[in-house]
Amino acid sequence: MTLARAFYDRPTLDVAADLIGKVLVHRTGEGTTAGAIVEVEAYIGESDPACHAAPGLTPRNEPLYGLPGFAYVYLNYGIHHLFNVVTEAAGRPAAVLVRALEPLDGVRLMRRRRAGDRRPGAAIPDHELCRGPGSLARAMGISLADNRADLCGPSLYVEDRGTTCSALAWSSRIGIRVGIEYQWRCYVAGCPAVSGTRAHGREPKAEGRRPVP
DNA sequence: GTACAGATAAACT
DNA sequence: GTTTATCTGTACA
Repeated sequence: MTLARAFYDRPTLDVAADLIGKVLVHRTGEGTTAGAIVEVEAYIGESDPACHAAPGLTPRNEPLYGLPGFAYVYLNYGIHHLFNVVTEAAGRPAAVLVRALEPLDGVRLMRRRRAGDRRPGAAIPDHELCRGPGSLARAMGISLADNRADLCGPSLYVEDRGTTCSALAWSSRIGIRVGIEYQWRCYVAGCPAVSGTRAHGREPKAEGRRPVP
């Protein structure tokens, strides 16, 4: 069942925690891909220096100020698309960055989209297809065209398949230079599809319970 | 284990 | 015109 707008119209940390275990689905002309969300980060308000809303309203970050339940997609480092879910009421800029999925449907299509990322012949394990926000967007076929997409619409949405997650962990967010004092990254502990652990050794030390802002 | 290229939009001077 | 940015794969020691 697709999550309703009310799901996103709540405190961002609540939405982040509740998104873990939900299933992100993208229907395109190429086919449908879907995966269970295993890692997210919260970006909350103009007072959060790592949030794109920190400089105030701009044409780029305008979706953050809009209605909850819409997509905020942007190009990072000129190369990677990053997919965010807008949360909280209009006028309150906040979002959840989806960082990693455990692939469920359309694994062949994901692998085809990722082909060329690596040397030809090197097979990508399932749990690496959507590990990391840039890889996730590529495997799911998410691009700037999906910016401002309504997640309560028919093609890009999050659904609840009734799966529950144990072992939720919180840590500092990855890849940012400011705002590292907030432990607003939420992930499934021990899940191989979660980014940050293996390749680059930048797993944040702090691992704890849900933070109280 | 660390270093670095890659390639672009948007904010800033 | 310049700088930066929610990153990833590859190349090295």
